Amino acid sequence: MVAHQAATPLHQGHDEDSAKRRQIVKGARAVFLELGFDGASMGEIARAAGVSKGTLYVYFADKNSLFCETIEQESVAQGMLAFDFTVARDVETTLKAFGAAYIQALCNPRGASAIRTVMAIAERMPEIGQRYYERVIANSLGRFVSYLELQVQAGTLVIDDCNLAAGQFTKLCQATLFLPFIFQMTDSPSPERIADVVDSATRMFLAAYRPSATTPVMPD
Amino acid sequence: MVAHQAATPLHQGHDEDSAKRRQIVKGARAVFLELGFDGASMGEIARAAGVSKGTLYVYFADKNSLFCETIEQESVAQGMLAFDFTVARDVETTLKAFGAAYIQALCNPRGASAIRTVMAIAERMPEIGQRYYERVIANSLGRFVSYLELQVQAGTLVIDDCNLAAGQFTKLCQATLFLPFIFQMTDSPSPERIADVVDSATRMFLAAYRPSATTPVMPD
Amino acid sequence: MVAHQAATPLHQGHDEDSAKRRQIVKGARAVFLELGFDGASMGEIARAAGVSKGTLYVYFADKNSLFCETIEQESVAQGMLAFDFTVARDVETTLKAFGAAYIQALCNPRGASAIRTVMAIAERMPEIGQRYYERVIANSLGRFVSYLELQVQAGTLVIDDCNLAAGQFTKLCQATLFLPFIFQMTDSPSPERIADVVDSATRMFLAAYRPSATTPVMPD
Amino acid sequence: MVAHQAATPLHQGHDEDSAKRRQIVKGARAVFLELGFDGASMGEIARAAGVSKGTLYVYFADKNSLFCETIEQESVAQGMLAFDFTVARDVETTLKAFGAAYIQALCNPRGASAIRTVMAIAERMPEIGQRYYERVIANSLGRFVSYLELQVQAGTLVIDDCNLAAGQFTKLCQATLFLPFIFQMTDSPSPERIADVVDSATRMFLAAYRPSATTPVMPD
DNA sequence: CATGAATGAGGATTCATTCAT
DNA sequence: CATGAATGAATCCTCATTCAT
Repeated sequence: MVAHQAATPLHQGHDEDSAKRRQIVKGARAVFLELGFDGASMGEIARAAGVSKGTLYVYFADKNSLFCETIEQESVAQGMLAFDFTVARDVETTLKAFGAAYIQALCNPRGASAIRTVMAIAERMPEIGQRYYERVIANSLGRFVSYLELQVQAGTLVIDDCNLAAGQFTKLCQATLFLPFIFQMTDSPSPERIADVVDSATRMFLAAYRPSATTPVMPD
Repeated sequence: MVAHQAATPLHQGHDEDSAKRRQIVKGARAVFLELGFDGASMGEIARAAGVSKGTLYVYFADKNSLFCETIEQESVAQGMLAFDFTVARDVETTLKAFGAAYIQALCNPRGASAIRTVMAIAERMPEIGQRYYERVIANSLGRFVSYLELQVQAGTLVIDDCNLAAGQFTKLCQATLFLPFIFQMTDSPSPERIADVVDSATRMFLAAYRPSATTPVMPD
Repeated sequence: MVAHQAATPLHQGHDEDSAKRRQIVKGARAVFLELGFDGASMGEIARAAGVSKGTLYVYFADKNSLFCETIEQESVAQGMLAFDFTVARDVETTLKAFGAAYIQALCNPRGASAIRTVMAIAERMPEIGQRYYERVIANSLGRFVSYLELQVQAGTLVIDDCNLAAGQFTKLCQATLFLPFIFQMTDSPSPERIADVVDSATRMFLAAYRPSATTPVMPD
Repeated sequence: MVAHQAATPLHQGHDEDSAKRRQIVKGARAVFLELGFDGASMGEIARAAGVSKGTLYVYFADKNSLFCETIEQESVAQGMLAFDFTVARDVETTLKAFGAAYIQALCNPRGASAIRTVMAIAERMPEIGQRYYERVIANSLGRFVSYLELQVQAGTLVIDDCNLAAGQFTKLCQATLFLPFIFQMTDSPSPERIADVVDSATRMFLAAYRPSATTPVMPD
């Protein structure tokens, strides 16, 4: 669409990745995550970013575009915060560390804001929901899935459907923690509480997927 | 039109549960769940309900009140609270039935809309989030907790923390189903897919909490 | 216009002076005087009068009519509160008593409300302003004028223009009292303060209009 | 249109005294004084001012603020505060000139509208009434009081309470003029009528407060 | 490019008035 | 006659967007 304005290499400035642009997105992120898409006003964003309202429209076509880009970058930033599965440790320790890191990322104000904001807009703007899922959730989950597959190959775990197993573990870690938090019943859970829940999740997970005398997950 | 609904007491007004009030809530539900709290306008709601804008304010103090009532009625209507644990069956069957019902309520467009909408507004209006959590989530989960406690007393299950166990089971049932759905990656999961995931969840749950030769949840 | 609906003497009820009508006007007075014409709502008036909103329109064509009638009756009521000049006393005492009564009627919340309310609407509804002036102000002033004329005839006072003199005395009595009060700078002035100001006014008035060695009002 | 007003500093914005701001106040004055605070709508004001509704809110926080500023500028503009007491003349001439100027400012349509409008709103919004009294009435009266005090020091007048005396004089000048006018009984009084009333007021005032053989204000 | 003043459509809410019961 | 539910026009105010400088 906007492609190939070709002959003007000079002053392309706002096309991709100028400092101003990053500055705007940074301000927008703060405001969008705090107030949601509808609650955020372009004026507030301009103030937060330290630019004029007009400048917003130099870099972004409209509020929607700015929101999309903001969420994208937030996604990337969150995706970055990925757990390092490569460090060799026993499975139980790895699961516990991953689970705790995962919950800590999920149940803090910033993570919650992003999820809330995207989830809210997903009905009206499905592509945004999809992009966020792919970049953040599928991404971080995917790396966990790979880890599980590696363990299966190594014979450390016995798993039929690693995607399902990965989902089960992360969900187990959320038990009693995520919903009360996201619905504003409590502040972020304490590290101790997280450790307890993750321990229990790990036990259940290993009870189900660790090769033992009898594999109770495949009954009969 | 609405004349002579026979047994209706005269002039019960807009106090609690008139036909008009239900009509308004019905219209509001459609609009709120489609567009979210901010996206929905009172004008749109009035049109959807087939009443004038002014009438909205005869029955509800403001947009907030209408939203709260709508969301609560939606939850009740959805049967999230309605699963019948009292019918005597073996634990495994009950868990599977409950899990399937739970996921079906959660992962259909109506359920997703309600959750999305409330979650979205919870940041700016925590009371709404809290109220929803208490009345809908805690309530439905509470009945499951009671069921588990009964089983523990009966010796059918061995559970240390029934709240945690209840959260674990419902979360397990969501694995691979809820997030892709809520972020608009897929349509509602098929009954077969739900059954598979719930089966796996039930197996893990029972492996952890069913009294057996060795109780694997209490390791070492 | 509405005259001669002739043949229906029965149930004419609201035509002139039923109890309901008085009840409505009473409620309306309270609300109009407290909130002004625009600030008063028909709903509030209905509540204050203890009738339904619909009933208001049985007795009065619209808000304007109700307001007019309310002000009329208030005028009458205030006009009633007329000072009794007939009791024979010396002029000085009479002036002081009248002055004090006048200021007390003017500088209390009810009097101020009426004046404010009528004054405010006089621009948009001049007839109301005129009617109020005639019934309340001219009325009470007129009786004072007559008193002065009597004194002139009796030789007690020497006044060229009794209308002017009457206005001068009542205005003198207001000095430093009325404006701060009507602009909400102070509560009603104390009887002592009123007495002081009225005393001074009386002195100035008599100095100007009492026959003495030289009549200073007619100089040169 | 408004371009190049030459010496205007760039970007002075809407902070204090821009042309747009004056334009808005001008339109607001017309509408407020004609219709009163409640009767005036922001839409009407925008139209009268030749700007958009939104622009109103760029320069003023809300209807209240716009009203306050309008009323204050109106008072100032009207020259109520502007009478020059410093020009040396004899007391009698000064009083007559001041009295006439005062009544002319008070009893013309603009002055009446301002007073009516503020008085009307003073009941519901006392701060507005108070602010108007302080800035306009007390201010203009205060300069008269100072003048009187100067005369007392000079021995030209003998006055115990100069505040009271100032109020008395201005009130005397209003006799038979202000009330009929403000209640829409008559148009603005003619200069001749004003002169007559002010002459009489001046005579009464000087009879009471000019040092003479006998000071008639301190009777018997 | 950057600005911020200006816009006008749209939102929530109120209220005088009507009308079926 | 009395009611009060229903109406819809009108109000104040917000905000995404544009444009002259």
